[in-house]
Amino acid sequence: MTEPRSDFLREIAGRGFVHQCTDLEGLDSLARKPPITAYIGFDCTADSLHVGNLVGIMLLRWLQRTGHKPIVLMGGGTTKIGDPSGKDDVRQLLSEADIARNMAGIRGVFSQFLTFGDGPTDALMVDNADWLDGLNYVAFLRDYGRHFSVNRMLSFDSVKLRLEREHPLSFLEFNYMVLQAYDFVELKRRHDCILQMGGSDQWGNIVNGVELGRRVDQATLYGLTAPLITTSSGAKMGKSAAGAIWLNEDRLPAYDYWQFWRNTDDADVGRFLRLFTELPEAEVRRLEALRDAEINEAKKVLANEATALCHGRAAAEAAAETARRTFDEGGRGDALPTIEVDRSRLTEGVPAYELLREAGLAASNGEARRLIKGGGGRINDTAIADESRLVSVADLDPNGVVKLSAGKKRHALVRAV
RNA sequence: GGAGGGGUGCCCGAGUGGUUAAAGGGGACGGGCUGUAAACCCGUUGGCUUAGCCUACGUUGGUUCGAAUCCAACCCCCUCCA
Repeated sequence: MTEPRSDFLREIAGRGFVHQCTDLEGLDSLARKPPITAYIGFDCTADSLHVGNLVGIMLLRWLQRTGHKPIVLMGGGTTKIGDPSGKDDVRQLLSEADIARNMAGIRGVFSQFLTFGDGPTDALMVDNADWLDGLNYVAFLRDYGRHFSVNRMLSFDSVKLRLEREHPLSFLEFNYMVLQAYDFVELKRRHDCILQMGGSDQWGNIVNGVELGRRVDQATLYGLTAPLITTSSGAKMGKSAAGAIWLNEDRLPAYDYWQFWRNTDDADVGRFLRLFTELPEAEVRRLEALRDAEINEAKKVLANEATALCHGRAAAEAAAETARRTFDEGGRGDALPTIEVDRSRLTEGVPAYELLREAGLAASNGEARRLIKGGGGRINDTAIADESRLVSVADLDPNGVVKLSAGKKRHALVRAV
């Protein structure tokens, strides 16, 4: 199709959020008028979301910003089943308590990105356990199960890949797409929600929902997926030194979140600015055109904007300032991860490898020792020469702080108390 | 229930009695080069109180001076059959 005419689609299409859509023109004309309601489902498999979920969150944010109503669907019910999409192994079953805890952890980030309330374009949060938990098996099979063709289900990637690779797929998981399809129908009935969005791995699940809606309610529903975001080097995005890039501050400090974006590949800067910030196109163009060392400025803008969206402007500025002092001046900044250690231990002297481990810079003492042996361990920016080097009060600065580093990028402060 | 195949370190995957903490690859981490990038080169990659000890090849026992490798039982997965 040509240029979308609705604000919503024009914006997200221009920014690279659109991969597939069941009916782009139809959706476009709907989105030109009164608020439409759309949803994205989120699994409760961890107590925080991560950057992999950010595309969906930004989609909901743009939806709201362009005058429509977002619904955040918490998968309290479907998480009990486990989505086989994109996974080779049976997911471990989570207990209800785990799911409840995870859901509580996930809730918070949405208020950072969306405005909730009762107004026509205020965001809504619902939990599919509300309608899935009470389903009657036989009644459900008769009313909805008959609309699903197993022949067809076997052809969906989530199932097909498992079978082809001879990985196990239980009947439990096989049902996931049925329940997700039903979610869509339920949300249409309850909230007149007519659009489901998601990652490209959700295409099959989404299409099932659209079709189920048509079959049981003669409803016209729409589906839209975003591309799978990979880095230009091909890796699925979201992994880094410390592991997954979590959105919750207690899982990943804002400083590390900022660093993640700061370390974006050159080739990804423009794409990420469009997806993960709200900077206007002209500004993105200017930034992505920077070359060589100058593109670092663009990466700082990306880090600032992305961090501000997730953790607030103040946290973003603090992270930027700490990064400036740490990297540009070779000093230290307050936002570095900090651990506290009893002054008495330092009086006796604590092995450097032990402190590196305690500070989270190494997973075990052995790893810390290897780090030192390899020349990557530093105390106050001086390489540790001796593997059994002790850290003592003599290493403390006037404020009672010593800086530890693992390589050039990972730093932590140890404060004597 | 029957027949066959399979379960190895973060992942993939070699290894069929000792020199195997386990080839090779990927990933990750560190060093070099740089721009806190990519690519490339080098190193490391089970734990610990680290010239030593401990734990490890689905689980539990057994054979053996010695087992990831042989035997038995069990658990789990895949394929085909009933």
